[in-house]
Amino acid sequence: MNATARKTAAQSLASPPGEGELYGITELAQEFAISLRAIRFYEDKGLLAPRRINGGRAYTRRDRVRLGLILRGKAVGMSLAEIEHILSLYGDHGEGHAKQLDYLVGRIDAAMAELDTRRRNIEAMLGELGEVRGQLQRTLAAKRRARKK
Amino acid sequence: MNATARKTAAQSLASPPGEGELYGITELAQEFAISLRAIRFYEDKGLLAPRRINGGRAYTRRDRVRLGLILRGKAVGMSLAEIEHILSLYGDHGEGHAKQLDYLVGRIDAAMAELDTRRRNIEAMLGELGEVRGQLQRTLAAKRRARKK
DNA sequence: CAGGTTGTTGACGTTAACGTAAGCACTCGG
DNA sequence: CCGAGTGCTTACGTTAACGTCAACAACCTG
Repeated sequence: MNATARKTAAQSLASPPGEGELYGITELAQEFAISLRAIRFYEDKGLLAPRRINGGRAYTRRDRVRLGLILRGKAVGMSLAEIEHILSLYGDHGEGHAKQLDYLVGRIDAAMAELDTRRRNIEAMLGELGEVRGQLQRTLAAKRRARKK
Repeated sequence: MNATARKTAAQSLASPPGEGELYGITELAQEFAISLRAIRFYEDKGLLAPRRINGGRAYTRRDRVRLGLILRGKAVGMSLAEIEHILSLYGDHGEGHAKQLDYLVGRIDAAMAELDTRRRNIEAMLGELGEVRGQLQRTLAAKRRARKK
């Protein structure tokens, strides 16, 4: 599959039946500055499930968003397994029963609690680094004063 | 080295000459709920440098603090290499020249900026999860209304 | 002094998250 | 029709961060 194939596929339908733009793998790789291998790897792990067109992978906007979430999750320090859990919360669970929706809300709360813990840790580190910084600046100021300007 | 050895070592000196309490490796392992192997591993990587007493490792309060920082760094999603950088900022750089202190402040600023980015990412995820949660709760409320209570 | 606890040093195994390379298929421009 | 470009699969290599296991030493206790 190549760029032209995708282009014609998208252009041949003035009003596509439900899935707007499609993206190729290299396209996404460049946009997010990661390797093709990484994207395929995420697919292997079940984090992405692009459709196949002519043997090649075709990603929808939704896939693109998911990839963004994956990378943000990584940036936040989550494992792919954790990210998978988070992603599962983004599905089309419009058909679930009340029980299941409650369960989902619970999962989301748990995920949010974990993220909050992480944030607190970061804030603690920021605080401590700020203290070290302040201390350094004080000794620096003292040194400069000692030099009589 | 064992618990008693440490105990006697600490008790034999009413006013120890500069290094208060000492901790054994299992002690720290239990306190932080990690394995002995992990602690030794951090030492291998240069993140910890306990003194040796009778062949066994003896950790000071300072070592204990460093271990805490290591674990918090991990919880925040940092690699051991990154953590090592952060830890190097906590040293006794009271004897550095102004140039070096300036450099250190720069390093700290960089580290803080990175942490801040991470925090922002977390907040973004929290926001999105909150939205999903809200959406779910709305459909849940609708379902309950549909049941006429 | 036998046994248990606590510690030590290797050495090898494992999991996660990819990187790298080989070899083959399709498709397009010339 | 052919080479360049793009993509696919399969398989092996790599790095980080430990876990696990073996074999041994020091020490306290009964």
